[in-house]
Amino acid sequence: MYSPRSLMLLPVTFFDRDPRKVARALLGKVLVRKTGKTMLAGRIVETEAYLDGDPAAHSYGGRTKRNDVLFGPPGRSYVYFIYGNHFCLNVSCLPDGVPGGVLFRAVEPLAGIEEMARARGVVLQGAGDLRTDLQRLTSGPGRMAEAFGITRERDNDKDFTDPQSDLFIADDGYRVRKAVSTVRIGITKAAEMPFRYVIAENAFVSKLR
DNA sequence: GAGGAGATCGTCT
DNA sequence: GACGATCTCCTCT
Repeated sequence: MYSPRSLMLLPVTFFDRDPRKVARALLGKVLVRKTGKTMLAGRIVETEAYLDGDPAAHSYGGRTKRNDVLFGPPGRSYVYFIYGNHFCLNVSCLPDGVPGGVLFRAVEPLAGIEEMARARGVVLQGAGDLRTDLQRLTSGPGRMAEAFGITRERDNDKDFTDPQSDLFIADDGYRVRKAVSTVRIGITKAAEMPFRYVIAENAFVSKLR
């Protein structure tokens, strides 16, 4: 069972900088969702950066009702619906007025695993397939959003740096040994830019390349 | 185990 | 009216 000695909330300044730096720095941090009596927690193992002036970013076409959070203050949650099926979770970066964000692509489940499995409609198998099941639980933007019960209606524009928030990001002291950057996934514009960050040799990244 | 197509709907043109 | 920062299932090898 996951029992961290201490969870240090990340400050707003952590997010008030280049999304590439934020994306890299977020690796190894812990995404936490507090529900009624249980706590869902996952170690961030895969992120993608979306920059100001980035053709692949949702903010590229200008500020709209949908992408408004990306243009707002740093450290807020940006949730969008995609392909008629999935929600994806981001955090806004850069100062108020400047668009930028980081997409959470995968986490390693730490706490509330049964809750996550329920949210995903998955039945965890016995010892034999447990490892495989865990990997499928949160490895991918749509999967982890579903596991954490993220919806746009409920979770868009929440403050990740507010201790009162039921959705926040913390540092539990874990240190990443090796991080790698690769090209981003699932996009067509500016697809060649190496703004995807993963923890090297971690089994919970969404796709090995 | 790799590859392809369908699902399904909010958002912007 | 087109398309998308994805996932799952099905088929073929």
